Parts: sequence; C-alpha cells; structure tokens
Amino acid sequence: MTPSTKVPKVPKAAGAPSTDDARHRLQQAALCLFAQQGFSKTSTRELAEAAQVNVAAISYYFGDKAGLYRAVFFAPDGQAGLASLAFAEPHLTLPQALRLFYADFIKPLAQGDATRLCMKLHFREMIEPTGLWQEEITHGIAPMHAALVALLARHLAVPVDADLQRLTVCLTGIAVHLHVGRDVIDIVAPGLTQDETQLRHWVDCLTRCALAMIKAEATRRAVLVGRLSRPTKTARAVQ
Amino acid sequence: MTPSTKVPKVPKAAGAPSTDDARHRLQQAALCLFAQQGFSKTSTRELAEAAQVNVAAISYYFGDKAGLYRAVFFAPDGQAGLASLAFAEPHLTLPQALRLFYADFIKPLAQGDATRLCMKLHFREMIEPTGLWQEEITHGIAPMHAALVALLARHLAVPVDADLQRLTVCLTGIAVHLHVGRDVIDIVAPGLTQDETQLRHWVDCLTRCALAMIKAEATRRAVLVGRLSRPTKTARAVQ
DNA sequence: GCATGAATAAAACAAACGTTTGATTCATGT
DNA sequence: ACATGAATCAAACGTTTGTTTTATTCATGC
Repeated sequence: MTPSTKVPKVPKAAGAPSTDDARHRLQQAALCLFAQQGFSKTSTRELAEAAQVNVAAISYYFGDKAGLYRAVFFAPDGQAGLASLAFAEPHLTLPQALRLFYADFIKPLAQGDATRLCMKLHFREMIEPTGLWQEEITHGIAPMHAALVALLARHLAVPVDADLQRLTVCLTGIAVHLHVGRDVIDIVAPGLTQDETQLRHWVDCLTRCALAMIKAEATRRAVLVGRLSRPTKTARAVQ
Repeated sequence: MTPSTKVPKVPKAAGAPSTDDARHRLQQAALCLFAQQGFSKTSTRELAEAAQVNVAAISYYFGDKAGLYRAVFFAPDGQAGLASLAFAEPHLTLPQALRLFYADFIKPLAQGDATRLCMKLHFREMIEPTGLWQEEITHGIAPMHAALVALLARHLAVPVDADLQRLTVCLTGIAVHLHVGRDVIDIVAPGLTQDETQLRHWVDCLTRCALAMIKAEATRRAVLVGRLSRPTKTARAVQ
C-alpha cells in the first residue's frame, strides 16, 4: 500500500541482462500473476515461488511489493505497443488511420504475447486503481483520446464538441471492450478470439464499425446544418 | 476464499424489514465498499465500521465475508434493472429495440442510483473473478447476447455467423465501456456523464452508432451476395 | 589465501486479516 | 418474576500478510 520510500538495490547496470536472472524472472512471474489475479490477491510468497526465487529477493531488487508492481507496470516491453500514436499521422486517409489504430489495439491480443498481459494489467488498473492509473491516463490514454478527437474533427471538418467526444468514446469503446471483456466474449461467442485469422477479422470489423459510426455522424451534422440541402462535401469526404 | 459451508442465522423471516436493520445496513455498506474497492481490498472491520455494526455481525448474518459478498451480488435491487430483455419483443422496430436496450444500460449510470453500484460490482467480477461471475455470465449476459444476436439476424434476415457475433460484441461494447471506463471518460472528456440530460444524449449517441453499424453490415452483406446489384431490401429494411 | 560485496536462503518479525468466542443486553412469552 | 433466544459487544483466536534480519554461498580482485 504505502509507496516505497526506501532505495532498493539496483544492480541492473552490470553486464548480465540474462533472461535467467532472478530479477528478470521475478518481473516475468509478477506480470503473469498481477495480470491474472490483481495486486492485492497476489502474495509475495506466491510471486517468489512462481519465479523460483526467495521471498527476500522482492525487497532486495524492488524495495517492496509495490515497487515490483510499478516496475512491471511501467516495463518497456508493454509500453512499446501501447502508446502508439502512429494513426494520427496527417497524411493517412481516415480508413487507413482507423485500421492502424485498431490493429495496434488488437495486436497484443495474440496468444503468447507478453504485451497482452501488460495490457490486461493496465486495464485492471481501471477498476482496481493502485495510484499508477492516474499517471497512465494522463500520459497514455488522454493523449490517445485527444489525438483521436482531433483526427475526427479534421476529417469531418467540424469543431470539437460533446457529440464528437461521445463518438470518440464509442470508437475506443469497441476496442477496449475486446480486451476487458475478452474472457466473457470467449464464453458467449466462442472461437472469436482464437487465432490470428480471427484477430484480422476483428480489425476489419472494428474498422468497418468505426467508419459507419463516423459516416453517420457526418451525415447527421450535414442534415442539422442545412435542413433541406443534401449532405455533400463533409459527408462524402469520409467515405 | 473458502466457500462458506457453515449455516448463517437467517432471521430475515421476522416482520422487521426495517431499513435501519443491522443486516440491511451491512448490505448497503458492503455494496458501496465492494463496488468501490473490490472484495479483497475491503476488510471486515472496515465493513463493520461503515455499517456501524460489530464485526461479528458479518458471520452472524451471512456466515462469512464471502457470504455477505454473495448476498450483495445477488441482491434483488440490482438484478431488477440488469437482465431486462424487453428489447427482444418482436413487435418493436429496430430503432425502438436498440433505444430500449441502451436506455436500460444507461439508466443505472444516474448518480445516487444503487443499481449503478451493483452494476459496477458485476463488471468488477469481469476482471477480478470470485467465482460468481460464471453464474452471472450464463444467467445474465449470455441470454442477453443471444437475444441481441437473434434480434439482428431477424431484422437483417441473415443467418447467425461469426460476423454477426462480432457486430453484436461491438454493439454491447459501446455500452459496457461506458460503465467500465466511466472514471476514465470523466477525465479524458469531462462533463459527459454528469446529469440526466447528458445521459439522454448518450442513449441517442449509442442508438445512432448502433444503427449505423448495423446498416453498414446490411449493405456489406448485400454487396457480397450480389456483387453488382444495388443493396435493396435488407439494406433499406433497417433504416 | 583472503578480503570484498553481491546474491541467495531460512527464519523471524510486527501488523492486519477473517473468524470465533464468551459475555452482556434487551425485548418477549409465560 | 423468570426463562428464552435473538442481537450486540469487546476481546482474542490462529493464520496470512509484507517485510526484515541474519547467515551463508560464491565469484572476483588483490
């Protein structure tokens, strides 16, 4: 609970980045266990046993349990595929940008990917906040949301308002829901998240859904502006 | 952790359903605390203090902490607004059905509603399963998903396949995301979930998005069937 | 050969946990 | 007046928690 003020030993500098390192093994085990059962339900002894490491190694390398959690949470492995803002590149068309956005979101869903566990860990923070979540929002989520809003405002050629914000939430919602509710989806509709072929189908589906929602919003706004004039420029621009 | 095998006292039968009952106060406090901080992070002493009740009252009324959790989780208060399958009524049009579906989903988001806490509790089980989640899926979520799939298959006049399942997941995703990620949404896009007016806007937004996605799927299928023939009956049927 | 320091191991630590005990209060029926 | 049983209470139970202590191992530099 208490943020660790003590200074843990940081022997990482030495030339031994071996994957069999006790420190590294602890991080791996912690990623799995924290992602699967959360912070409070994972005991230090369970972590040590899973990593085949003595209990004292946790405080030795990371100061305390929270330090280990922090290290795993902000590990560069997961961060890499997480905050990709490549979709915001201005030279992309709207379908291209959306496909890129959802592909980055779907990618870590592939089995065996360590990024998937890291993503699950991040989404867990949404419901069971340990304090790191606030930082994750401001540095990871908020910029992504803002970039998506800007993307829509640009392609729709409309100012940013509440309806655009809501639309953006819907666009991210269909992607986030795939991660958060994956276990549920696997039950109510089995076989939809198995192999890579299915994941590609998901990217297609999400992209199509997103384009449909955006297009509908465009026509709606066009109708609102000039009640009787047929939707023309902005509406057709997003096709 | 261990499922309680002991038999708790059940003095509920007596004619004292007072809201000031110690048992009822415990349930209220448990709903708040469990929903806000989860099962494992909520201690029995914290529960007792919040309910202004002695610690022993938990095991006295509910057997153990897990029993209290179970009682709150399956409390009739929350169940009422949760499993409404009214949207599946065959006489409804597609827009009517969708609006009903999302209105039921959005309703408990209103502040001060106890159902909102209960819903948060249910969604928390999605990420931090305590065992009750499986039952919730089979009895609450799976039927709702199946009903939605059937609704789409009926209005689109197409058989149930993977694409329809994915579309359904997207339709529920935009609604679920509003609950699960509410705290995040309040930060990245403030003021979107405040009052009832905003909630009505959300129902509008979700319904519009859903219709757009369904319509897009209809036209896509029409194009797939007859490559060159213009999308006609099924596509226009969902307008 | 020996000192050095990082790394690991077993044991112990205090605190918090869920739960139970035993006593006490209090309204009720006889 | 007295017995009964539900309801509440403070205290203590045994366990598990996260963390620390102490000792030992082992490779390295001199």
